[in-house]
Amino acid sequence: MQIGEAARLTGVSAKMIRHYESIGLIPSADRRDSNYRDYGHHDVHRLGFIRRARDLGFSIDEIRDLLRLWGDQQRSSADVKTLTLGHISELDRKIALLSEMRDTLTHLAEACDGDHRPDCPIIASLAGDEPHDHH
Amino acid sequence: MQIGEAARLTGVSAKMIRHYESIGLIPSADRRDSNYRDYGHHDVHRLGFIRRARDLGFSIDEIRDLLRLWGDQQRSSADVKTLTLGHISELDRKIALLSEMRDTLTHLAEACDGDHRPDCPIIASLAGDEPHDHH
DNA sequence: TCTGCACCTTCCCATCATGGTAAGGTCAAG
DNA sequence: CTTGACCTTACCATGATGGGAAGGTGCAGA
Repeated sequence: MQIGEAARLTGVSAKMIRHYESIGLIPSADRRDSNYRDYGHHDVHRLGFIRRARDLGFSIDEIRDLLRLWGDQQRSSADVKTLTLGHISELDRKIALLSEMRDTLTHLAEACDGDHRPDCPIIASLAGDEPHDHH
Repeated sequence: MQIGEAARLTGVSAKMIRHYESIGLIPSADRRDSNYRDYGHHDVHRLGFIRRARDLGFSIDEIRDLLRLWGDQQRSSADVKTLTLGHISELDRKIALLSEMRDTLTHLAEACDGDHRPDCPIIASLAGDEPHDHH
């Protein structure tokens, strides 16, 4: 099949399939006489694997490792699990970072009247105005 | 002061200060005879505002809007709040996405023995092997 | 005065995953 | 033979940031 159909079947854009080939994530596709890339069952399976890994947030390098492990009959599930736990840690780190931003902003937004007047604790906080008592 | 000291005082790298100038987020800095950029109190204040906004995950375009609102004495706090709530929604969306990845991966990792054997539900899931009963 | 060092300047390239566009080749149906 | 859908390569863009090269500035110490 042509690249377009492989893209449709896997949910990976033709653009990205070519890109994955160029960075060596997938082997160079066979070519027809027309120079069109030609894909088979096996390629679609591999692209599906890549799409699912990508949807779970794995980086290209991690996907490279996962593909290698997938094809390695001597693999230890421990290796796969280690890779996965590392990625989960990374996700947790990002989630914590974003959550902290959200919480800070939510507190500030709650303190903001949101009316026609200019006074706004959000702007004040960004401006570095520390709230202080008039003693 | 020179760009290096402004960078030290604000936590924005000299590299990024030049970049912010090039994209018009901050006005072109004054130059000394040496052609070195020259910063004052006001510039440092503005850069501090930008750094805090960046630390809260606002995009460059949002920071541009926030800077405009900061300098606008006629602003409504409603405008600031709307911008902020929009950003919070975006953070929530990202957090939900990452959390879903993490939850899926955590379930798969829990089901993975993590031993020397190759059998691994993580790999099986990525490969698209649907778990099925032997009926 | 010369030298070294810390600082500055501009310019180009890289990241990561993805999309857009342009200019052109291939192929099947009408 | 034309039209349209598909393919090809090549280049540029994103957002926020860093790295490095090649060269200018300025000050302190020998």
